[in-house]
Formats: sequence, structure tokens, C-alpha cells
Amino acid sequence: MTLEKNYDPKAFEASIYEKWEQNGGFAADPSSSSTPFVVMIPPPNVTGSLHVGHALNMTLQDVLVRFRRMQGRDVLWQPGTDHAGIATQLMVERELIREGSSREAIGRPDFLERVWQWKHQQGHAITSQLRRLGASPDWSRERFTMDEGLSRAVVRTFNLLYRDGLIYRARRLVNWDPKFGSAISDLEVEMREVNGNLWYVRYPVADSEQVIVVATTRPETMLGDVAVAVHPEDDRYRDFIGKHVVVPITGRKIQIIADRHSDPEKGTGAVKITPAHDFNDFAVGQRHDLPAPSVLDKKGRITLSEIRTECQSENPLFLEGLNGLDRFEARHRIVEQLDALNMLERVEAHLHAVPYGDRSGVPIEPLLTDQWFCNAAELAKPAIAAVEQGQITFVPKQWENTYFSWMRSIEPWCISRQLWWGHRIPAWFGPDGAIFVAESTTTAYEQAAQHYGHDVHLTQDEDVLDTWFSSALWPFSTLGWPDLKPELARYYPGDVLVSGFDIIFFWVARMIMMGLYVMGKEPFHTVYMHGLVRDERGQKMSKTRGNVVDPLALIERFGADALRYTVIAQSGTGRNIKLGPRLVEANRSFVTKLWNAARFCEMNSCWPDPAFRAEDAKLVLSRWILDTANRTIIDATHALENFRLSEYAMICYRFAWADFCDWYLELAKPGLGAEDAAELRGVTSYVLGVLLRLLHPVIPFVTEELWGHFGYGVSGSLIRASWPEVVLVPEAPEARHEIAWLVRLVSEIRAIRHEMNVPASSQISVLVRDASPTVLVRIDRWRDAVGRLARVASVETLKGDMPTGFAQALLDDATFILPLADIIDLAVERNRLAVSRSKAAGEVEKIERKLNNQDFIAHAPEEIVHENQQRLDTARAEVLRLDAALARIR
RNA sequence: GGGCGGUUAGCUCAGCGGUAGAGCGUCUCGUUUACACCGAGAGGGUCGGCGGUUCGAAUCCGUCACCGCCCA
Repeated sequence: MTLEKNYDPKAFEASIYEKWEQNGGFAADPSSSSTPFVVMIPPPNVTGSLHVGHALNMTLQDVLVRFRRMQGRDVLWQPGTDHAGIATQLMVERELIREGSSREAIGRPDFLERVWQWKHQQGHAITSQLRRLGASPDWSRERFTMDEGLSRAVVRTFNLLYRDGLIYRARRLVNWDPKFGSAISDLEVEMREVNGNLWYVRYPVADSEQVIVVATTRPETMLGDVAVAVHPEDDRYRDFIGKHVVVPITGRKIQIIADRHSDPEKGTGAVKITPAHDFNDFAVGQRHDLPAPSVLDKKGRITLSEIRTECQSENPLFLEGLNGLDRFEARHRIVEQLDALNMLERVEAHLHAVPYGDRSGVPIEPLLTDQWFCNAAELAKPAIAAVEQGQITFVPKQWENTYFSWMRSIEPWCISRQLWWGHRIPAWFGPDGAIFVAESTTTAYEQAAQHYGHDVHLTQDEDVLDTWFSSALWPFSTLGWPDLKPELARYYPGDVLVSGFDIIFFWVARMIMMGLYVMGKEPFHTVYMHGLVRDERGQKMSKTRGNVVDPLALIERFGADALRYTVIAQSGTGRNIKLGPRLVEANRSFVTKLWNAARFCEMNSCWPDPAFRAEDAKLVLSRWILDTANRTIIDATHALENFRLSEYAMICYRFAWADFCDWYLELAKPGLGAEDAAELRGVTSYVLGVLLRLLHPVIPFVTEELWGHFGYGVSGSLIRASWPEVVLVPEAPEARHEIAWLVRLVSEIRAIRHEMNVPASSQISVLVRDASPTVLVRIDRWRDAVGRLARVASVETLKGDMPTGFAQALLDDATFILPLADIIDLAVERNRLAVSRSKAAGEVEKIERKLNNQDFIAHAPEEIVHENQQRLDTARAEVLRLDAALARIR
């Protein structure tokens, strides 16, 4: 069966993938004697569906992995999904609400049952989409962060860290997400610029007529004020320090303190201190040993319970009316009331940064709660050292700066979440609140019995761990740890981590910390950071903008290979990767081109020949393309080894299209039907084989289809074929020079034809003069090729007089004369030559100036001087030849 | 406010001390034994501004401008 005329990826992508998977093409082999190559997939959210970010991230990994597999490495690309605490819980909750039920209504056990049910039914959407993309991880080893094994890893790690004092429970101010009703970590908070107000509120000084004006962006928190702070060196307030003010509305009397936190330049220079609702204020409170009453509850509503007894309000009814009000409604009421009491001096529009939950999208409330924390600063020390000392390298290198700056000022990591879906914290409380951290309920009870001297009832902590806690263990939890399976020893530490820079702190840094802490070794030696995908105009993709590109739709339209090639080709640039249908369509042309080149090979019976030996190649054309293939192999391999994937793609593109299709196949056409057919067929199929192997990592489907079709190996075997190697090519430099000469000659003639408007249909003849014996040999050899490619009827040595009316092409010493008596416009030809001459003359002048510069001669390296002398000789000769050519048509 | 990255052909980018490049797009010509998702040819840049180092700067240094991101 011959190849279809039209390249149709839908005809084979699915079946090719099935073959790979069924034949164990993706499987790691722990019993192999080859060196492992390990890449841990960034586990996508189990609720997710493939977006362009995945498409980029996964394709980059797949290219690396397929390349190493072909190099003979024992590749483990470890797949799996993340339980994604909040995202998954929300999704199932939404389902329940649609059914008229709720999480609370069905209770924790049933809810969790429901989530698992969902996971089993629909949790494989993302992995089946990865299959469509052509990703080749070892699916037989797929893991889920809530698997039994991975859950044990979480519990064990928690216990280890607790034992070492690196996990502790504390009452701290945390970022509270009122929508989720949970604490979140610093990283999950994003600061947004918001147009708000700065309210200037009068705080009367107690027992005096004086007033201090305090500026605040959050008047509702004044209920929880415990002090007013001024800068110790601010002369305006020096005399107030130590005095008291009466807080409007609550009537509480609070002290005026001196603290460097207050900035004399900002507002009035006096700030109210509300330790329970602001991180800076909390620090001030600690320095001055101040109380920290909360005035907001976990839903972001005003609560008076902690301040009621302290209040001496003149309007208790108003105050009580605030209780239970939403924070924003309360703000409104309080401002109104202040205004009514004439306590509001003025209001200024004010642009300021407000913390928002990155997932919930609502303003975050700093709240005092009991949470579990991880001492990240301690874990960061060896993690910083590992990068400083080069055990881990970031590509590109500058990301190390980002890593360092965050790691060196890292804050305690709040790891508890007030959710149901996730790893339940392995801590139990005794009747008196004593904490027992253990690996199981049984051991917790044993510990408690020992502690109390008798059996007691324990309550397990209701909270779960931050999703990223389990993700941090991914490089070893997926390999069976805490069990010591052979895989763990063989595949840890791994090699490369491929990740977007947006999760460098969430995930990459934490994996390094946990890997070093738990395993004593860094989890990988290279971190390859890629950019984020943007639309074709470089804009961030968002649903509201309507510019979201769906990779599955692109695969549907253009095939997975076209999409893969596009993201790889675009990946070279800095931080943004532009992607859209136009680009993918353009790159599909390349895949089509390859398809058609293969069809041409097929038509000419260029089948793989195991007996083919490159060193026996006799033809200059054979030697040239084999040599070009050699250099392409070297360059492409080098690019891949150095994570320059877009360069790798471009190198292959150029070789396939420009060298192989445009020149080699065109030049081979006559020979393939003549006496040279045997050698050319061998060379052609050999080079096609090289091409298919070189391109397989980036466009695996089409290359595999062609590989099987031509019988390079059985269908589905390219994935395991060996990476091409350089072969010995006799007299390669000579072949290189000769084909370069031929390309110049054909291009020159084509250009002249075009410029002189010689109709494409008319065959012209060419005469040559001043040709050296070498050139005469070449002309003989390539007469037919020149004829075909430049539409030339004959190339003969000029004998006798010059014809009348001609154009000239100058190639080294030889001059090729195109007699165009009827067509030529002498003025055009004269101008053409004159332009060339002035270019050459300009070149001469430039180099002469350089060589006449004594400083240049004295300082420049000898080879540069020499090179310039040669260039000058060449340019001068060019001028002379152009002068001669001009003289001939004067 | 601090830090990082960027500014090179219409677009996307490569080059990072020694002759300014590629792909796409544009324009012109063209169906010649794979391919119009094609072939051929052409045009197009004072390498963001200024200053410095150097025999020589797109490339190194300083500075400014603008854009993007991260952290406060």
C-alpha cells in the first residue's frame, strides 16, 4: 500500500499510540543494565483538563525523554495526578449544591466517598488527553497523591519533621480565606492593586482637648485597635508618646506608642495598631506586648466577643448592631457613623495593594488561628547550598537568583488547611489538648496511654495538609518510599525537572527541601524552567479575554505533531511562549513537507537497505548529503543535550527542508532514474531514516508512521530505535565545496533570469569562459542538474567571439555568459553589475581602512588580520572581474 | 520601593567582542517527474537613546527611556 497523497494525522495517531503503549514502548526497565534517565511529571490536577501550559510542559519533557530513550537510556518518566485539595473539593461541592445538597449535609465520610467516586469515574480525563498529545510516560507506574502508598509517605514525613521539631503547632496570624474557610499559605495570596480610600479618623487624646488623626484603609478593624503608633523620631508626636487616645465607636482607651513601623511620610504619620488583623501590626504588638483581640470571625464577619467587655461605647446599640455584619458592610456603617460623630476628618482616594486568595478571588483576612507550621527556613539551608554548590543547576541560570532570594528570606510554611479532601493531619488531641503525632491511630493511642498512664479518648485533628506538602514528596513517594523498593534505589535521585517558573516556589523549591531532608539527596540535578504560554499577540490567556487556546482543538485540526513542533519551536525564547492556530497551521506545513518527501522516496523505491555503507558512497551528491546529515546529527544532539529544544527543532527543519528536499532530492531526481539509481536509493533511504529518527522526539506520530511504512523496523518500533550516529564519509570537504559551488551557480542563473524577466518556460543556453579544469569537470558533472534546476538547455565553453546581448554570472574565476540577445535590457544588466561592483568596492574600502590601521595590525589576533587580508584579496578580485564584465558590455 | 528579564527586518525570535541572521509574512514570477500545506527570486534593519572601555561593540561597562514579571 502506498502512502496517502494527503497527510492526515487522524488516520494513524491513535493507532500508533496504542502500539507504543501495548508494546511497552514507554516502560522503564529496572532490571536493565543501562543508565537510568528519570523525569518526574509535574502531576496535573486530577480535576484538570489539558491546557496549553500542559501542552508545552509535557511536550518539552516528552522530547527529552524520547531522545534519551533512543540514546539507549533506561527512561523512567513517572506519571500521575495530584488530588488538588481545594480545587477538587470545590468541584464536588458544586455538584452537591446542584443536587440541592451540601458537604455539611452529607457529612465528612460520605463526602469523601463522593470525591473518590468522582475520581474513579472522571479522574482520567487529563491522562487520556496527555495520550492524545503523544506523551510517553510509563503509565503502568501511574500514581495519585492520595494513593495508599503516597499517603503513607506523607504521614511518615510529617512524623519525621515533627520528631525533629521542624513541624509545630502554633497560634499565629495566618492568611485566612473567608470563602474557603481555610488558612492558605503566603504563596497562595496575590496582591492586587485596588482603588480604595484612605480614611482620616480623629482619635481624641484622653483627658485633653487634643486629637490625633490616624489614616487607615480599613476602618472596620478599628474595633480591634490596641494602640496608636508614631515614629520615635517624629517631632510632631513626641509629646504624645505614652499618652492614651479614646477609640471612636468602641470608646476603648489605648496607648500611644513609639515604633519604627509607622512611617512619618505616610498618612498622618500616626497609625492604628490592630494586631489580630494585620501582619505588620501583629509584629508591633509583639514588640510592645500588646493584646490581639480578633474582631472578625472565620467568615469575615464582625464579632464583638473578644472586645465587648473592654468597650465603653457611648452608643452601645450601634456597636451591637455591627455584630455579625459582613466586613464590607461593617466598613460602610462605621464610616457613616464616624462621619456623623464628626470623627472623620477627610477621605482620600487611595490606590493600594490588597491581598486576594489566588483561587477564591476574595480578599484575604489575616486571622489569628491555631495552625500547623513547617520550619521552612531550616529546610531551606541545605536546599540553598545544593544550588550554590552546583549539585542542582537551573536552566536558564538566572532562575537561581529567584530561587535564592526567596529561599533566603523564607517564612514558616502554614501547612494545615481547613478542608476535608486531602491528607488528614496525623495528630491526635488528648482530653487536655496534649498532642500526639503518630503514624496511625493505634500508635497515637499507645502514646497517649503511656503519657496519661491510662487509656483516654483521642480526637484526630480535623484538618488536612496543604496539597503541595504531598507534591513536595513526589520524586520519592512515587518510587515506593517509605518502602525500600529496588525502584527507589535505581531511580532516585532523578535527572531533570521540567517546570514553568510560576511554580518554582510552590513545588520546585519544596521538592528540593523535602528530597534533601527525607532522602539526603537532591531529587534532580537539572531544573529546566520554561516560560508561560501566551496567545499569538503575546497576551495572557484568559476566559474573559476570550483568547484561550484549546490544545485539543489544535490537535483535532492540525494533528498532535504540528502542535508539538510549534510549542518546541517557540520554547526557545525568554518567558513567554506564543501560541495560536496560525502558528500551528504554519508548522503543519513542515510535517506535510516531510510526508511528501517520504512519498517521493517511496515513488522512487528508496527502501531501507541494511547493507548500505556510507563509506562506499562514490557520488559527490551522496557524500554531500551524508556529510550534511552528519553535521545535523552533531548539532541536533548538542542542542538537545543542552536543553536548547527550539534550536534542535530548527536544525532539523533546515536539514529536512532546505538541504534534503530543496537540493538533495532535486539534484537526485535525474540520477534516481538512471545508472546511479542503486547508490542514490541507498543514500536517500539512509538519510530519510536519519531524518525520521532525528525528528521522532518532536514529531513522534508521523515519523513512527513513516518508519513502519518504509520498513525501517516493525510498526511502532521507532520509539525504541537507536539515535542516529555519524558515519564515515569519504572526501566530505570536497563534496561540500562542490555542492556549494553548484548551489551558487544555479542561484545566480535563477536570479538573472528573474531580473531580466526571462519567461520561466524558455530554456536558455549558457556559455562559460575562464573556467579552470576543476570547474570544467564540475560543469560536466552537473550539466543536467543545472539544466533542470535553472532551466538551461546547454552549458558549453565559449569558443570564438562573445555573443551579442548577454548577462554575466561571475563565480570565482569563471564567468558564465547568458546570451539573451532578444530579451536583454543592457541598461538593466549594466546596473545589476554596477550594484555588485559598488558593493564589492565598498567592501574593499572597508577592509583596506582596517588593514591600514596600525593599531589593528598591532592588537588584533593574527588569524583575524589574516582573515581580513584574504577577504580583501577576494573582494579586489571581485571588483576586477566585475570591471571586466562591465567592459564587455560597454 | 527592591530585584530579574526584555528592547535586533512588518511579526516571532537567534546571534552575545571580529563580514547583521532565520522562520513566518510582504512583493514579483511560476504548475518543471513528492509537495500550492509547493517552487524560484526580491525587497526590508543607523541591532531602544546617550556616554564609556576596546584596534574593533548588536555583543562588555555605565546611564536613561519604555515594556513585562517577581518580591515588598
